[in-house]
Amino acid sequence: MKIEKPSAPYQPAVNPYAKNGGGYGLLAKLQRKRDTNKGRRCRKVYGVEQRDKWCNMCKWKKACDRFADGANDSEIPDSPSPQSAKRANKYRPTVLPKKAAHLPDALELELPPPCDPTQALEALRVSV
DNA sequence: CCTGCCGGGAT
DNA sequence: ATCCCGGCAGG
Ligand SMILES: [Zn+2]
Repeated sequence: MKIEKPSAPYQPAVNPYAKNGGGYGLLAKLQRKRDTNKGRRCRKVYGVEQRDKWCNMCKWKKACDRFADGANDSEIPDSPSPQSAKRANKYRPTVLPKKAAHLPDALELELPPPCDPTQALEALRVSV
């Protein structure tokens, strides 16, 4: 609760309009260290297909405020579950569909009768 | 190859 | 004020 600012969700420290003499962007951009929050989630968790679910920042490619560091308590209660999933397969072409592993029901479980006594016998007979 | 962030641009 | 992309850099 209290983590959204309907009035002005976008409140960057430096307003693009207030780009006062700062103008240090270039240097900062070339000097600053990327990966401020090592491995964002909005984009990977939801995916470009669900961009609406990202936080406004991620939506506009800004600094993810959802995982903003420095934060302190009240941070998204992550589930420290041992998700071995991780990057099983090297990189992911954008939020893979994560499809359901497999269907519990035998949707297309074909089991042809490879053991047919009649046929086997016939084959044997023919062979012999 | 991929992601994230900033600035700048568009509405 | 709100929304988005281009481009840069690191792993
Ligand atoms: Zn985010």
